[in-house]
Amino acid sequence: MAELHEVSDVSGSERVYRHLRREIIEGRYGPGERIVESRVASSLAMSRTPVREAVRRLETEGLIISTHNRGAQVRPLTESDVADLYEARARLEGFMSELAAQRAEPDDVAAIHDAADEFDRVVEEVDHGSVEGLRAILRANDRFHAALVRAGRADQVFRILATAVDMPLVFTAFKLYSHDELRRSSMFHRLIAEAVETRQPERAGRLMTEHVLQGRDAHMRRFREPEVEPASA
Amino acid sequence: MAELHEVSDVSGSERVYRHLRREIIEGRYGPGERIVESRVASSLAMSRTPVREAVRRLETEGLIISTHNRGAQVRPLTESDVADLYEARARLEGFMSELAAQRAEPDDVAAIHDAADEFDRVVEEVDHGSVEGLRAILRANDRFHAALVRAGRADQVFRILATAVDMPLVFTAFKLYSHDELRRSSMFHRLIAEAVETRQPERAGRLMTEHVLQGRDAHMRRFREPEVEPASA
DNA sequence: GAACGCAAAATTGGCTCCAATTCAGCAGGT
DNA sequence: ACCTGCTGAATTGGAGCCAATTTTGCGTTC
Repeated sequence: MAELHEVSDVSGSERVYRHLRREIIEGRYGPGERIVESRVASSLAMSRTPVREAVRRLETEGLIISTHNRGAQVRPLTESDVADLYEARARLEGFMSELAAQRAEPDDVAAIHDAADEFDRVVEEVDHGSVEGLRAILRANDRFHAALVRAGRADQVFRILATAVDMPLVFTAFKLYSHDELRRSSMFHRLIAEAVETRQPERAGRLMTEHVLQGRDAHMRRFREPEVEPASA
Repeated sequence: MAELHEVSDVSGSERVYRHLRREIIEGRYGPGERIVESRVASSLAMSRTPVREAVRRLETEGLIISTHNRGAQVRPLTESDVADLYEARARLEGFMSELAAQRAEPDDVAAIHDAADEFDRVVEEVDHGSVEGLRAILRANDRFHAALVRAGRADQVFRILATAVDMPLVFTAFKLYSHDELRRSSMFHRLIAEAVETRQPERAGRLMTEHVLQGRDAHMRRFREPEVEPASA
């Protein structure tokens, strides 16, 4: 019998992978910082084998760079690396949106609208200045993009896109977003959903491209001003 | 698209990785075929450890798919998977060409022209009906694209692109190209090089996009007409 | 005769040990 | 004082072993 949800995939290697990835993305491993297999292994009470698999995986995903006999370290990204990555993502995700507008079934359209609604709800209800709040927002955002991808029926392209999405986050070290930026994102989500529903691929693609580039600008802006002001809420 | 550097990295895991990838891309492992670690290990006279690392790596690159406790198999791709992948590649590589046209230094331009010349030479001189000939052509083609990428100064995007390039090859099972198609490719290379040299990003991008889509069409055409083999075991 | 269930074989996931390589600190020579 | 070379510690890459899970084949039952 096939499980519908892969929730039970708690293999050791998978656990280490998720742990390390989160640690890196949320900035607890700084860029360039070395990752010692034995330390990670003992900190999670496992042997080195699953750790090595996770490290290799992160390496081919690009989050980590490792040299022969010399270990692994968090890949340091330059500002222009990140900007380029965002633009690549914009093109890929624009393409995905075109596909979605061409191929979406009624169920898909409903799922996309649901996800857009959910994102909006989360943005309004959650404290986006806290780490847990930010996590919830990112989750809702992922859900929207996942719904779109599913509608586009292009899983292979999505796999590629995933690494383009994750990598810049290393650089961000889990920065926060302003309420305005989030509401703008929500608006774009709605417009994209609308374009998909009315089967206008070109517009869906253009909106998504613009949405991602807005994200890039916000991201780079935040990078230039190291200070964060969660004064509200 | 392989990495051209790292010549001295002959670690066992790397050897297995290259071996397996070639076996898959050249079709000696059929789509969906199971990959048994112990068999690969003994066939290369090594332990399972490096084999496992290679398998994991190929898995995250998307060439193979593996399920918990149930092993790995060559990822089966549908015709539409391949078409989508090509289109994604077209957008990404179009972007790369734009970057190249914006950022290329004189050395880069020279390298791109050299690679285009070399490709042309190989296409004319080599027997493109043989497996070795095809390998030589693919190598020259890689060289052109690598030169372009280097000029664009966007290594991270290139890393992503690589998986979009390799994956469809699994499906091809190492098909052959007609002389006409190859000469058309060569022409596009030259036009792209020209656009880069004269700093016309938009045209460079458009040409590259078209070039890749031509490749897609040739690829899909070949897929539909089951090919005649060049009489070799 | 087909479906079910059980047991043996095959295979994977993980652990531990070992050799090879790199890194760090210290001593000695200039 | 500074550079060089050496030795010991830390770390990685690989091998072999074992437990857990899946697969396969056969016999039993309805």
